[in-house]
Amino acid sequence: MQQFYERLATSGQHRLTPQRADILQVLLQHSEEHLSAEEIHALVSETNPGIGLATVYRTLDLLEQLNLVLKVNFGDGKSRYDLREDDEPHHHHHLICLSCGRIAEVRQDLLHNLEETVGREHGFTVVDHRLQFFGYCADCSSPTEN
Amino acid sequence: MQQFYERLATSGQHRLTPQRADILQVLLQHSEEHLSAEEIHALVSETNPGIGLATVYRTLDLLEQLNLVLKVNFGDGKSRYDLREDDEPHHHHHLICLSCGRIAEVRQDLLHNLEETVGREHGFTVVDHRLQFFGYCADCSSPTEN
DNA sequence: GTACATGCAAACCTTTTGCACAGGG
DNA sequence: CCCTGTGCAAAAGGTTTGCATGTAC
Repeated sequence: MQQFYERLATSGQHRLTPQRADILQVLLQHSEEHLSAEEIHALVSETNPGIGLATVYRTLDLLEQLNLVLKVNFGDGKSRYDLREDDEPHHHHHLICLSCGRIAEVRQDLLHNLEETVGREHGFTVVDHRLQFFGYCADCSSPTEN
Repeated sequence: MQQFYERLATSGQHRLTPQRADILQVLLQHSEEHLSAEEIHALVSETNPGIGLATVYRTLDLLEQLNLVLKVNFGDGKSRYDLREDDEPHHHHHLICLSCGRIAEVRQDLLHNLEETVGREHGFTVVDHRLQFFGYCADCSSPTEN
């Protein structure tokens, strides 16, 4: 939990500024929500009303470089950001409901073997993967079309 | 191969205009390349110099609605478009090289069972999925970090 | 005092939209 | 004729950048 703050504070030339701490806090508190930059900005503004959107973007870029955050794209025209657990380096799987737009997360790693297969068959060294399922969640189930 | 043209021509109120035919032709000729809208526009412009970028976007939207094209996002800030084989309705898997940026395609469907598992465990009706592997291709293999 | 951070505004890029015009059914 | 399609230009998002100011070390 504190790993994020520490990692930033001890990451060489970077500083753990109030703005960055606030952004990390928001990410921690909403780790299930796949927030967009603007949403993060709005939430941080509740605590720190003066913060600029550019700062949010710059911080998110930094966190992405430090591998503390994963940038995901669900095709809605904006990027979303997930905190990245240190002990669970990748394997983010998402269930995206085409009806209500809700995004659920699947935590298990379903793709161990697949990574190996793909690596072997294509001479490709897999570092990370991303898997998204599109469909209809329990609340919205049974699609009209298909 | 001709299925695309037919599908457009016979799809109710839509017309197979020269512009649309040109765009389809470019997509067919570059079906392995994951072109962006602008790239498609540039290629079509070689044949049809007057075509507008907006027409390309509108055509791609239409093709997406007709399920002839799949819109993919690799996180580089622009959408890319894949022709979608009729007999292979979804299951597009990509190997994205973090070094040279090349994008290879995996054709097999690796996720049949996974779809079922996820559906059962999360009450989620899977309609489509998208899987991306990030890593280093044969030419660029052995990453520096990690 | 030097290097990193911030806020603001402007710039940028991709994508969408409005509108007048063209053309097929 | 009416409805769909097109080109152009403008608008609309989301994201990045330049610059002057601020602030750690």
